[in-house]
Amino acid sequence: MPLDRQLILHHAFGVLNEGGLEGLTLRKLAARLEVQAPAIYWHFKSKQDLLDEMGTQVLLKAIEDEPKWRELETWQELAFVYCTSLRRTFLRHRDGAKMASGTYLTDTKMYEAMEMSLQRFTSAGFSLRQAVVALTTLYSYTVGFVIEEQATQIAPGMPNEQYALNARDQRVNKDLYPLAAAAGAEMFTNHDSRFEEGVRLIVAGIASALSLASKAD
Amino acid sequence: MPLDRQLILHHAFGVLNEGGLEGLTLRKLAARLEVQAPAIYWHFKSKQDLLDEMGTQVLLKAIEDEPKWRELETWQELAFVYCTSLRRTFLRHRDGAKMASGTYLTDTKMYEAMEMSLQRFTSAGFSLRQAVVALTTLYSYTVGFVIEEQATQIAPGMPNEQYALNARDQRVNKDLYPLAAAAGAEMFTNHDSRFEEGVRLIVAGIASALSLASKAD
DNA sequence: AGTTAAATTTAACACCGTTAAATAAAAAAT
DNA sequence: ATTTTTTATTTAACGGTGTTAAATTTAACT
Repeated sequence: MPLDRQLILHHAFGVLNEGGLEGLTLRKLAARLEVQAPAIYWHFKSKQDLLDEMGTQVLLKAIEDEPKWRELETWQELAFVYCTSLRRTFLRHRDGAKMASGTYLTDTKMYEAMEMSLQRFTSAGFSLRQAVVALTTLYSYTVGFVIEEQATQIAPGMPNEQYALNARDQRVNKDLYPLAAAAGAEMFTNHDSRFEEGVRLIVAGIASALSLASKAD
Repeated sequence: MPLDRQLILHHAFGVLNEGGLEGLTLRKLAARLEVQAPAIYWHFKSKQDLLDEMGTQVLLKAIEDEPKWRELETWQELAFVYCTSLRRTFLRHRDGAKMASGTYLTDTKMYEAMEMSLQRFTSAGFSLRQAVVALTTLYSYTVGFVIEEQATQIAPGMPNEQYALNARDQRVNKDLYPLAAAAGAEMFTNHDSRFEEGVRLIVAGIASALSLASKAD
């Protein structure tokens, strides 16, 4: 059974989920494939090439795993499904958001999805500029949120030592900074609902931009 | 002239700006300080400790470099200044956003700034929950936006090779994906105005949450 | 001046991404 | 069926990484 790109990628995600982005090394990956490290270089020209492919694959999953994608009626639904699906996909891998952020996209399927989203927004009355701003705002928010979210956990539901200490520090300072202390409790829990409220905030903002434009008519 | 934490941090930013986050190594840093690498370990218990301190310092700068901070009248102004100042500070260092994202905060001054921001929002009529969601949404958006922004450039104004190639690909596909191709041109330029439009979008969304609450009375 | 503590160096460890060259395995061509 | 060629992998090595332990210098205090 020979090695191929897909098999390497599959096990690369395995290594990632075990040791995080920092623990993802070509030697560990090779060991898992029962092969020597340089063998990987026949299929990927560098580690960065591998990481780009992994990032692209994650972003693609976010689209493909959403069967409703094409049947969504409103741009609001599209925006919400886009963000939650993206986040869910990030969370399926350790450091998923950090890995996918700023990766060079290697698959043209992404442009197809982008085209469709832009289509939906422009046909709803937004200019291309507005559509771009709206989508990049949603995307940037999601990436930033999940990066922060995944930095506070080393495995799903398994709290990081340092952040646990952080929470304790806040308890100490609750006389000086009562609101910040209370906010700390909020910020390290309820990720799901907090994220979705943020999305709704942005969606509402986008909507107001649209109604503003219609008023100008 | 002995070594101390502040001096090390200063030169660490120098090394960072020269070679990016990937090029920031303890040996290069030590060489710049005319010292051997293990000497750093007397002042920082690990490289991560150094990185956390650097991240904290960047986030602090974003606050301290804004003299108007305390004189802002409305929460809208606060939100806008918060985001733009944060982004400006990120951009002053290579990979500034990536470095600051998910770092463990080591300075309690951050809580003071947070307390003040939360105070401003709650006294404007928001619940603590709403204030937390509003501020984390603004923060996550800014971090996500600048990470993406800095991934496309290796130095201010100096385009990355890979992303230049990416732009060329999009030109090729403009028959299939006309909107996405046109969006590509938009996305790799006008970062300043695009970012600020995103902020205004979110601010508008936050405002709508407030007016919604007042209607419920 | 002698002792203690602080700060730095030397030497080494285990690991990293990557390259070049030798080698094995598979496919194609004769 | 054998040779030739292409594909795929291994071995060996290079220069670099964060980090630790021990020896050593520098500074501070008694």
